[in-house]
Amino acid sequence: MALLDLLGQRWVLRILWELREEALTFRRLQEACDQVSPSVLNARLKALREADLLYTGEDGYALTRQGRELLSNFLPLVSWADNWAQNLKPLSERAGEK
Amino acid sequence: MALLDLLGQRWVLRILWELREEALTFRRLQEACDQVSPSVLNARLKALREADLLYTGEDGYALTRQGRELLSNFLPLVSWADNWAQNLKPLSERAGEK
DNA sequence: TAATATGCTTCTTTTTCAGTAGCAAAATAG
DNA sequence: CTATTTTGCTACTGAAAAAGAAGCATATTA
Repeated sequence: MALLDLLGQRWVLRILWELREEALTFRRLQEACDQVSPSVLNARLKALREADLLYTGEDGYALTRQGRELLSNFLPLVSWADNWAQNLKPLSERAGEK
Repeated sequence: MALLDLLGQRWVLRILWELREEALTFRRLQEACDQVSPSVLNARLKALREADLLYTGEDGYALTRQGRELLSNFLPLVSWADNWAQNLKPLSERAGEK
């Protein structure tokens, strides 16, 4: 439940996602997240650091072992989401039609 | 990415989670989610309905097949989260000590 | 030494959420 | 059939959070 609350915060999932492959500096992470405002980004980074999901390393922010473990649970979702998005699109397109 | 944005909204994960086992009426769902305000709940339900993750059935709101599929990806996280929370607690407790 | 990049803080405006009240329709009770 | 309750939901107000822009201090590069 604590996990749900954490992950439910805006940008949290996205931040973890953007770090899935490589460490990113504050500003690069900001770019990756659609230019999220620095105040919010910093707040999230703090929370995620305290949750031991990421840390500040040499080349920026990177996932901890726990962060990587958590994210690995989302990887199966990637292919699922592709399918989901495709099946979904017709629905929203249909909505705007005659 | 669209999925991340959807799931990153407040209460969305929680709502899906609360429906993991049984359908719930609007008001029961509201109770389950710490009395989330009805306006927000309704907004989220609408989004989730459009995303074809839940639908309005006989006995309230229930997950669609896709919703169930999505959630099944989170189930492994439950046991992981237990561990995570336990390893985490000492850290935050330590923070308040001498 | 000057210029640039970095991590962040501060401030103001805009958006979102919480919290409460209550309505219309359906189900239940008397 | 009427009265009461329950249900899904809307509307409104105040509070909290996020967006957006500016800029500062430190570290690195040129």
